[in-house]
Amino acid sequence: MNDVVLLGKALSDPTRVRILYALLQSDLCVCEMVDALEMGQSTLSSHLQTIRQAGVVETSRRHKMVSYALTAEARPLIETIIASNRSALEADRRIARDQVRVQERIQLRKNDVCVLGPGQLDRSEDTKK
Amino acid sequence: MNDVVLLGKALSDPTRVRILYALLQSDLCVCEMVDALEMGQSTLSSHLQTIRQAGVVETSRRHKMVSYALTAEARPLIETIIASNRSALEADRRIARDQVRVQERIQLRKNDVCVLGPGQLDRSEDTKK
DNA sequence: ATGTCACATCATGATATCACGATATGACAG
DNA sequence: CTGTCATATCGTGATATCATGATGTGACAT
Repeated sequence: MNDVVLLGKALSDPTRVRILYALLQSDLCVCEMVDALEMGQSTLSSHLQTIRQAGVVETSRRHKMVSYALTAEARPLIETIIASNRSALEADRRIARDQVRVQERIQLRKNDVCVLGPGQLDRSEDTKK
Repeated sequence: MNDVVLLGKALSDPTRVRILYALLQSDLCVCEMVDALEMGQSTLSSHLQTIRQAGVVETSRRHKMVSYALTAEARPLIETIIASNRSALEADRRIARDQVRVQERIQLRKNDVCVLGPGQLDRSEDTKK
């Protein structure tokens, strides 16, 4: 029961769906997500705790960075749920933008490892244009 | 995006999970759910609107009663999510009790149709004993 | 057309969740 | 053992969600 409710909470906020969609592309450390998803570090961190409590993601430390990844148990279910709404998600401008920025940020890795810390990508001031 | 968030909201509350689990057993009208799940009619109704907005359930009228059913599109996904947590759900005492009471309430139908209105089952005062 | 009854919606107060800035933690470097 | 830096947690005010009782609505019977 509670597991289902926690999974629901993990999915019930647009910011968290963005995070999960990004993690479907690649494992990411917090600083990479801060840059790619353009949200405050504390905001991001608290959402990460929420989806971690749901057992959807797990963490691993590498030097100073903490990397987040979908858990092996949750990944298939998340993929199924996302897949059943793929078209709606791909049509979302915010999601599309996230995808691009995640790729940009991953390009800055050395040997597939994030070494740079936050603040590496342009934080374009307004998305209105 | 928003579809996923709405699905998440549908799953993110224990009361709604109980409702969905009950509807997995059988289509049910509101008065049957009021009796079986032992919750206030207005409380139930507002949760039903929440999961309806998510496209998870749909309604049909029969005489005075409104019957709720999982939609054909959402049912497989809900079954998958529930199935991946079946053991935890079956272990939940509230869910187990709901299952029994749903069956009891369904027994009161005539020709597989609810004809009785709410208040047909004992609303046992405390579950503490 | 009027009353009845199942269901929906509204109003309200209590609680939870959100974003954000400030502060704490903890692993590593020097 | 001290400073630094990535991340976590805390504090706060704004907003959303919850349960509940009161009221509204709409389909049917008479």
